[in-house]
Amino acid sequence: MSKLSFAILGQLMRGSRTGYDLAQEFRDGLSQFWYAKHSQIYPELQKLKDLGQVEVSEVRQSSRPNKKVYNITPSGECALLEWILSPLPDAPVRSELHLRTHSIHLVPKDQAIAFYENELARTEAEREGFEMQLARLEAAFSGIPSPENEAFSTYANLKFGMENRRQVAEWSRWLIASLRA
Amino acid sequence: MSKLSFAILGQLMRGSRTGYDLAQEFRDGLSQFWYAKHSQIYPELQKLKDLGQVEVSEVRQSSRPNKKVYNITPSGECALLEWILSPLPDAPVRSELHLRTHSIHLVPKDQAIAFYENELARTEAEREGFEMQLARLEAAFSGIPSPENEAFSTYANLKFGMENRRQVAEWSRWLIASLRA
DNA sequence: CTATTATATGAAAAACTAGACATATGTAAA
DNA sequence: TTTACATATGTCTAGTTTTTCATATAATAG
Repeated sequence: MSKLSFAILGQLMRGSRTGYDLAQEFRDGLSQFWYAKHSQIYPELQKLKDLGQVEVSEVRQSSRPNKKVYNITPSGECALLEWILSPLPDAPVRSELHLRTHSIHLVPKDQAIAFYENELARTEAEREGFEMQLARLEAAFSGIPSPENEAFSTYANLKFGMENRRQVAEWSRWLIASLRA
Repeated sequence: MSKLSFAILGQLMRGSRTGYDLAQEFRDGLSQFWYAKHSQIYPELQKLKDLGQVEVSEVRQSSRPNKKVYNITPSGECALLEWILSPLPDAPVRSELHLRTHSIHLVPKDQAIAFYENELARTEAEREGFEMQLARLEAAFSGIPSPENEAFSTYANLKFGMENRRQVAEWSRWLIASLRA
C-alpha cells in the first residue's frame, strides 16, 4: 500500500468521493501536504477496490458524464487506522529553493535580492491564505475544534501551514537583508 | 537537465568530487535539502559527461579501488548559473507527517500523544544538529560569512534548517498540549 | 455563435527513485 | 582468522510520479 492509498483512504473516511473529487481536493486545499494527478488517482482507486478497501457505486447522470462514487470499507478503515501511528520513516527532503540557495553566492546580488523578494511575496500570499482558512474554521467552531472532530485535524495542519510560511518569510527577509548589507 | 543534475553541478562547483563523494554528501549534510542514492548519481554523472558539463579523470590507487574524479566545465558552470535564478516552479508538497495528522482525530489520544512526543524528540535532535553546525561555521568565520563566500550559502541553509525545526517543534508541542486538554 | 471552462474517466509513455544485486580491495576489530 | 566496515563503481528491477493523449457532455463567457 502506497502513501497515496492512505491519502485517498483518509479523504474517503471523511465521506464519499469520486476520483474527480479527489483530484480537485489534491489540487486545492490538500496540496498543503499531499498531491496527486487524476492519472494517478484513478488507477489507485482500482487497486484499492481490488484489495477490498473501497467500494464503488456507479451513479448515472443525465446532465453530466456518469460518475463512480467511492466509499471506504471496514477493511480500508482498519488499514488506515493502523497506518496513522505506525513508525514514521524519515523521508528524504528535497527543496529546490534551498538547492538554489546552496549556490546563491555565485550570482549577482541585486538579481538574487529580486529573486527572494519574489519568493517572499509568494510565501506571504500563502500565509494569508492559511490565515483566512483558519479564521473561517475558528468562526465555524467558535474557537478551536475538539480533538475528536475531523475539523481538529484540519485545523492542526492549517495552523502548521501558517506558522511554516511565517518562518519561511522571516528567513527570506533575513536573507534579503544580508544580501543588501 | 534534471534537478539532480544541478544538485551535482552545485557540489562540483565547490570542488572536484567522485560519485562516491557525492553519495556521501547527499546522505549526510546535504540531505537537508537534497538527496540521492549512488545508483542515481553514477548514471547522472555519465549524462553530464555526455553533455559536456563535467569532465572526468581516472585516478589509479594502490590501496583502494581506482576512482573517477569529476570536475565542472565552463559549459556546466554556465548552465548552473542560469538555473539558480530562473523562475522557481511551485513544487507539490508531500509530507507524510501531515498526511497522518489529517486523520489524527480517528486514533486514541494517548497513542497520538506518544507518537508526536517521539516526533518532537527527533525534531529537537535535528535542530541541535543544525545549531552545532551553525556555531562551528560562525566560529570558523568569526561571525556570518560574507555573501560572496560559498560558506554564506551553507550558512543560510543551516539557519533555515534550525529555524524550521524550531517551528516544527513548537507546533508539535502545541499539538500534544491540545490532545492532552 | 464560438471558445473556454468544468465535469468525468481512463490509457500510455516517459521520467524519476528506491532497493537489491554485483564486484573488488584494504583496514580494523573481535 | 574471520567478520565487518569503508572505499569505489556500476547494473537492474520494481515502483512511483508526471506528462501527454483521448473522449464526451454541459454550462458559461465573450
